Amino acid sequence: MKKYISILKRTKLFAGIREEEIASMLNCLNASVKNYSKKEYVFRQGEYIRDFLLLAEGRLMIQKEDYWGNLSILNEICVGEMFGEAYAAPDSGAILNDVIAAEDSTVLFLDIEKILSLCPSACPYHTRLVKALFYTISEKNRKFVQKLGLMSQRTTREKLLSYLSDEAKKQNSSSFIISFNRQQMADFLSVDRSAMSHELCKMRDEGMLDFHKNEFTLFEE
Amino acid sequence: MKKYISILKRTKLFAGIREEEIASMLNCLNASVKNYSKKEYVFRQGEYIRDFLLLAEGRLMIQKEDYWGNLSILNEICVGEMFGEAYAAPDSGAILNDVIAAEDSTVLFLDIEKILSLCPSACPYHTRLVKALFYTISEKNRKFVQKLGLMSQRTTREKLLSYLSDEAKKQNSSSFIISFNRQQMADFLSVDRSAMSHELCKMRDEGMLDFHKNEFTLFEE
DNA sequence: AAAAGTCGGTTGTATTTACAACAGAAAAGA
DNA sequence: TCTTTTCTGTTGTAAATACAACCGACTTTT
Repeated sequence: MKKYISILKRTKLFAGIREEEIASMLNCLNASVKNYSKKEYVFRQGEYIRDFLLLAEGRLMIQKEDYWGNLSILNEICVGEMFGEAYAAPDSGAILNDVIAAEDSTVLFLDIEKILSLCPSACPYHTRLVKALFYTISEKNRKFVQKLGLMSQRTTREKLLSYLSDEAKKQNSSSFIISFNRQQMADFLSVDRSAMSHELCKMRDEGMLDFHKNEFTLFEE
Repeated sequence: MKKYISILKRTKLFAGIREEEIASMLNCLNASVKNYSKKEYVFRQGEYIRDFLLLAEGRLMIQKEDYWGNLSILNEICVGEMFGEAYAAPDSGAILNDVIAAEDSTVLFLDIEKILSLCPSACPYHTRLVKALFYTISEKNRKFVQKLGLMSQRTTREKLLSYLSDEAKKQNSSSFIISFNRQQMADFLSVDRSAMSHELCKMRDEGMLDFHKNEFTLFEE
């Protein structure tokens, strides 16, 4: 467990908390570790979450597959990010999506019940943790709104432009690398891969952007 | 202000708190009231939120209009629901959407700073309030995930089926009334109104559902 | 090194959607 | 009541998208 503390120190949840404190908090939250290999499921749609998770290594996808096999990627979870904190509330029901490892991953499980209710005095950092949790879930909330803005774009081109300019902004450069391959990117934007590929090339021909493999560059108009 | 306390008592945020306590909390949170007439803006995209709001009367729409005049409705806020709680976090940036009154509305503004930081001892219910706020934002989070699931449907028909069956589930009946008109419904689902109208009629002709004005009935297959 | 599998681009066709325009019904306003 | 506006369904056409299928480049596996 100790090897993960240096990673945890850099997460938003445990930011500014000393290593010894983190160790005692992990204990208090019943932390356990589990490894997943690529393509393995962490949660499945319809399951009830008892723990929330914090990603120590690798990458996860929040995704959904419908009756007809259409895949949609809702979100990706990168190192240091969490999932399942929205299920701390009572009566929060089953989860609506699958959580699957996009790469070999190491996941910390923390007891979701304890984080809000236990030891308000025993853990001096507990209040701080709750606040950090609140901020994290707020941030995720705002990101969902942003993704909803993306998804409400009508055309493939508009979705691409929204997505790519969001990525450029996030990585603070007009040249950036994305972690999706084309199929995943299409699933993330909820469009057809070939149509998206077509549109990307058209935009390149029009001089709006350039790309090689997963590296994209956006040009000013 | 007093006339709204009976409404507040029924909100999730103040559930189970005595009226006198609510009054003192409102005071502590710098509550103020404002009225909006139909179509009036409450917030505009790009503004920074200093207060979060709680709707006492009427109905609000969270929406977005792009360069080309395309309107998208992200969410509706009904009586007793809140908006802006995700902006309690520092560095949460400007809001991404417009908030507009769909009907004549009465809005309570509460100080967003104080809710997390002030008077942990002075207000005995403060902890409870923070917890309720956390649950609310969690619930909203889960609703966003649901809406993202809706928006990731590829066809108008799939979106309609998702939306209508969600509504049926929410209202706990295969017959239900929606608050959107056709144009708003189309904006909510991010589809073309006439195409949606066309698809609705086709589904009715196929015997999947029936509707008169805003009342819909879904049939078993 | 050979074989198998993945990935990204391309093409053609059938289907779906967007857009504009219109008309009757209903609702709102004078 | 009469007028005006809003709402909903309908139609036709142009445009965009989905789907399937194929190929060459590249990776991974054996």
